[in-house]
Amino acid sequence: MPNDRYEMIYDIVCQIPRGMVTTYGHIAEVIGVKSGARLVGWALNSVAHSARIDIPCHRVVNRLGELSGKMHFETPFVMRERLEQEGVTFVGEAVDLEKHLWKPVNCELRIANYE
DNA sequence: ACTTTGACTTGCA
DNA sequence: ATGCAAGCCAAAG
Repeated sequence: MPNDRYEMIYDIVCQIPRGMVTTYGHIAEVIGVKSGARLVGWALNSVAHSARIDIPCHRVVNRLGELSGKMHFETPFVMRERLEQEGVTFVGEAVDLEKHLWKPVNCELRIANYE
């Protein structure tokens, strides 16, 4: 079957708890394309263009915690403001990943890695 | 159909 | 520490 990577990406992003963030790389890893972080960005871009506000794409940051996609929002400020509203703390221009990094967990993947 | 680029990440120089 | 190149998938020109 064709890889519905976008569906998976959307699903994962929707699962990000409030006040948490994740990175493109982690999402990509969960959906199977370990080095396909770009694809995640593309998916979110499509989402943004399709007005899929259901998906909290503002909780997805790059591996440094920087809001790489902030400029793709209505305004470059709304992203950070939303995160701050949810209780996310920032260190300079980046999210405090030490406190708010959420690792997406695929059920099947969890079974595979289960010890 | 081929080339270029993009909200990324990693590695080597 | 900074900079360039490669790798990955999909979409647009």
